[in-house]
Amino acid sequence: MNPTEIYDALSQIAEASFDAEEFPFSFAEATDASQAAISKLRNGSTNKSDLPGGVLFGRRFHYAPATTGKSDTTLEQLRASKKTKSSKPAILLATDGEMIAAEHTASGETLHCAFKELGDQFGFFLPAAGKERYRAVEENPVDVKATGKLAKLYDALIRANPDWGTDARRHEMNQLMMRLIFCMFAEDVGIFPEQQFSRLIFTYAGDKGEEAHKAIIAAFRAMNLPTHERTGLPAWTGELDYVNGGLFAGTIDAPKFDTIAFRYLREACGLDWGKINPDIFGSMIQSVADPKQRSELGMHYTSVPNIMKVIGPLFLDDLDAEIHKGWDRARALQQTLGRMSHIRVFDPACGSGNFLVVSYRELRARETRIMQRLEELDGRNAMGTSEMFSRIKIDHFYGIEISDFAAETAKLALFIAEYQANASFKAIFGRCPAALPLRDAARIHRGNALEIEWEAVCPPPNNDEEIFIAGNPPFVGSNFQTSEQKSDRSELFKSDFKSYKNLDYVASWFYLATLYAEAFCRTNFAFVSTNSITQGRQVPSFWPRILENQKIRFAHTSFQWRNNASSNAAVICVIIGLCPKYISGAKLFDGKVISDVSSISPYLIPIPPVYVEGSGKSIFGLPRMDYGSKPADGGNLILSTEERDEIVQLYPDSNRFIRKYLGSQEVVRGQVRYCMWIKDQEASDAYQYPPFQKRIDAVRQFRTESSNPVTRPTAATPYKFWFTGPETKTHAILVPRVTSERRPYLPVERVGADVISSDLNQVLYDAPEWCIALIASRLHLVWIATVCGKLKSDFRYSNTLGWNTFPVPKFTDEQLEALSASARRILKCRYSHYPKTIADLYDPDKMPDDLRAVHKENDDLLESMYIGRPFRNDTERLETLFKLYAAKIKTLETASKKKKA
DNA sequence: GATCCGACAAGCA
DNA sequence: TGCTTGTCGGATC
Repeated sequence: MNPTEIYDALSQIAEASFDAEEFPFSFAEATDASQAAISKLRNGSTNKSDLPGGVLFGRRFHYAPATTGKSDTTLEQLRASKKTKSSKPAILLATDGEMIAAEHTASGETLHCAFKELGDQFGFFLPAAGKERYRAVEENPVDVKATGKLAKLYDALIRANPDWGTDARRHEMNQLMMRLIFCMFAEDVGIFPEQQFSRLIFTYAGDKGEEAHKAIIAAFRAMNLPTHERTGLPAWTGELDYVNGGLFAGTIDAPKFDTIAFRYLREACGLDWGKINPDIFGSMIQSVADPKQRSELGMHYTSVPNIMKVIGPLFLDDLDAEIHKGWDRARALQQTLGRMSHIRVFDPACGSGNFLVVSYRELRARETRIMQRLEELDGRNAMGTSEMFSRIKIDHFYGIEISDFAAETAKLALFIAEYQANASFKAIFGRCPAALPLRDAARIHRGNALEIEWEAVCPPPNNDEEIFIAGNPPFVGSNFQTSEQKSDRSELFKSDFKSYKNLDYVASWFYLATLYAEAFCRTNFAFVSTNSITQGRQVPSFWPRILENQKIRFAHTSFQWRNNASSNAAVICVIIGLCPKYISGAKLFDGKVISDVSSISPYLIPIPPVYVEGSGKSIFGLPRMDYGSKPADGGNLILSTEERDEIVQLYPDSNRFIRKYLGSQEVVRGQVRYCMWIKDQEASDAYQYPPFQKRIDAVRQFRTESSNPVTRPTAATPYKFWFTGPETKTHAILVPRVTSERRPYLPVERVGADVISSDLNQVLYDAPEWCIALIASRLHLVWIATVCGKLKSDFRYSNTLGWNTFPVPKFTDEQLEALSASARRILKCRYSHYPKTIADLYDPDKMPDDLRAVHKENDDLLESMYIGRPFRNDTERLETLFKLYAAKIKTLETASKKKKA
């Protein structure tokens, strides 16, 4: 059962009248217990409760009925129960039918709510169904807009010094900004003494900033030199620390500050950089320094909660478990410290280093915790802990980044992370190596991750080492890639993947990581990705090769991309983590819920991998479903009602070339458009009408100018659609190709032969009515939602992937007749609500009861034809469908082998 | 010849 | 200015 189903089941219990004896069993059923387990519980053989009327169901829950108003007291009894202590149920639950008192035993968290809210509180009860709850790390409210101040400084400097805006000096300009930001950050977080940098600069910059550039140059030069080598620099620079680390190496120059730029510099220094979240520090600088990215302002940086969703299950959670287990044993903790010092993290699309910074910070935090514990366990000087300092080095962090500036920023961000970690170490242990000068640096390599050998950047692990590859590589849909991106991939994918050109750009990172993990053991990896690689045609083309030696160890199902940037990228993401195949178990994160499952399929559902491949015709013998007629006309063959009326009024005869035209929006919202529909032999007749002539000429021009080599030849027949489906004889059944995910059933409509359906619908021409009963079923929606692609998260209907693969049993004639009758009932019920449209009728909040009822009837009828009864839930629906599909594929394969033999 | 897709795009409040 | 919802035609097999 999935959480929605648990929610539904609990809501039903909450609405029904309360029966203290029956409640624990319906609660067990609602939280996914099998019928067999419930009947054993009911006859007492597995009920271990030691409380009157109580039911203790294994590790799931311990329930006891309460007298009116005494739920809380009963909960205390449950807590005190010996059987609770020995059986360790996940949930304690007491209720008098009015109020609920419950406790989550692992965390000690309690819940007190009205009985009626049982359904709404389903999240609390998920542990009773064997599902953990997932809590996302809350994101610090970071003011990305502070970047605006830096941007203004940047712009003002360019305005005052136009030559600094040229390509030749852009790198210097960027460097200047980065160094300034480093200094402002450093003085606010205590790397430099209190306000040291800005105090000196503003003292020696002159009243209006006329000397600011000189002061900055002097300060930067000083920071690049050990104190005793600073000859020829103003005496005041002696106060500044030697920073090194490459940050102040190379040419040092600064543009002149006019009064405006100087004011912005003051404002920027005035910001409290200590409050800026260093995790996204890099992304901020990047968006300031790169005017091209200004409009996106950090649109694609990964938020800390999302980074945690990747690196948590990838390695931090394991470490936490290990630390927890060894908490009382110094030896075990020492071992964990050793393990951590051999962990290396590699982000092959590191941008400004967010993943590396957060990974570093989290590792350091755990290390500190362990060392504190070691001191507690063994006293201050035992086991040499007083000598100990961090063994997690920033040169264990590797990255590849294509932009030079971002790569530099990543190094800087890691320096800062190191400073901060050392500072908090010092606060706890009172010791710390000297902060300055900077020593080792992160291994950030500038270049194209798809061209560089990864093992040259991040060398293969030796015996003690573990490598974790993580990141958020760029997503580019196959149709949106540049020719360079395409060629990056062709070399890579040619041999191992069929139809590799349909894969998203992000697939390349998964593949290279797979190759790395196959070559070197002790390598696990996880990436944020667009959800499209887990859907539709990409699944059968991409995943079979990836999963040859790896398995999906954890996955977060689709979630909307979000970060603190002012405008967010519109994309739905998933996170997928892989490990070698021999490791057992997997974790599936779905919204707030974690489930431990035995395997995760590339569709990110908890079943073993089955790949649904598109098919040219139905493998279960369903009628042929076609693609609608596609204009590709620049809009010129399509007429609104007004345009049509106007033409017909002027030229009544021309009406014979005009047909009704329905796309998916027209079907769903009950609208009408019209189109020109001209057969080859009528082309010259139609061309006589001036409005048609104008439009046909426009189509010719549009197609001639198309970048698509397939479209250009169709400029020769500009009077007709780019692609036309077969002629309709009696009627057509239309299925919109894209439809809102909110609707409980897929929209499907029956229209007469006079209608032309656009390519935005799939069409069954002159097909039997029972097809409507199939398409309008819950069963079909569940299949389509799983195996077809999506537009973001909305359903996308495909004939090859969805209809032609949809598993059906062999129907008898009587069954088909019953389904046809059911289809007619649905249509009739819809018509009774005229003029309500499909969009109105299938709005989940407004769906009329009678329509719901006929759909339920249709579902029950169809599902009984599969298993002799309705399915219990969507999980069961999918399991059955995938089994039928897999079995069919197997028989087809055997048959074709036999044929060959 | 026939699709499947979109770090979206457009339309409404 | 957020939220909902599916156009349109290129690129690919």
